[in-house]
Amino acid sequence: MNGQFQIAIHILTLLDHANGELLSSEYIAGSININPALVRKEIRNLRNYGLINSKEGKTGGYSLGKAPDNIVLADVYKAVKSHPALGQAKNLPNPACAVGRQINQHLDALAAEVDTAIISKLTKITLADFSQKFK
Amino acid sequence: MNGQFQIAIHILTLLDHANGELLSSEYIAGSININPALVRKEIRNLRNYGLINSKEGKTGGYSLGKAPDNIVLADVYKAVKSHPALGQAKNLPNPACAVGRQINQHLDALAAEVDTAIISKLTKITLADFSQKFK
DNA sequence: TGTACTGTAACTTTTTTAATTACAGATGAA
DNA sequence: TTCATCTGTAATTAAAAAAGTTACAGTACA
Repeated sequence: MNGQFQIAIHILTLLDHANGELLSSEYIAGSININPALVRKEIRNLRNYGLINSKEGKTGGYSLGKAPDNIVLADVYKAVKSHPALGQAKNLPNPACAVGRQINQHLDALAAEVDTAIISKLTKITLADFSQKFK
Repeated sequence: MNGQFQIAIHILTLLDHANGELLSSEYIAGSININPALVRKEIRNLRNYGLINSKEGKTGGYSLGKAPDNIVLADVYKAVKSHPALGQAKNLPNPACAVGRQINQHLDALAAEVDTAIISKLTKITLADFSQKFK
């Protein structure tokens, strides 16, 4: 996986600390040390999951979409996840081989089990729990 | 993460099915449908962890380094793992920001917890368990 | 001494991710 | 009204990572 999860958590933690006050993408980008456009792109996704509210215009900015003790880190994981955590092979195994013919289905099932374990773990941690460490 | 884990499991499953008979990198590559040199490269790593034996020379090839019910998938995961499953941000957060200053340490701790959960899950599954699905 | 393997390095290509730039649209204030 | 300051988004470029390729030395058996 890439650094999307970390970026997302960073954004959400900042928003929690802002206590409802709107933060701009530029401010957020300054804390993370990345490009503001990248922040907005990431936020677009998180907003689609209801985790962030945005306001346009001159006094616009971002705030949390839910109370921080109502957001679990699994929500964030699901929002940013594009591939199974175990990885994904890009080869096309040989169908003439007894193992090659069926392995992808078994590997996929295994990857799903692992993802379930991760989500189970991350369901027990709220954004409030995480964010509290900085207070 | 990438597809190394899948490749590794594929190799080990093939070796288990070979029942001690040596398989060549070319044969293995044929089943996975990748380059033989890539197979050898991956095997070099697995051999360092004692999971595979290799024999050089004309009648050379590969075999399992341990009994399949003595290999757990967590061994394989540890052998191929290069990054935490949650991913890793490459930015350097702003130390002038209360959140940015400490977030990496907390994110790292979180990533470690998740990895522990994965390993715990994969410790319960042996290569024999997995490989059996193909018999 | 030839053949068929492994071991490994160097290199190229492809894919993915991150960063950048640009600008339209929205909103509030002078 | 019109300017300033935001967000929203697309298009592009740059950088990094992964995968694939090629080549050849080293080893062991026949």
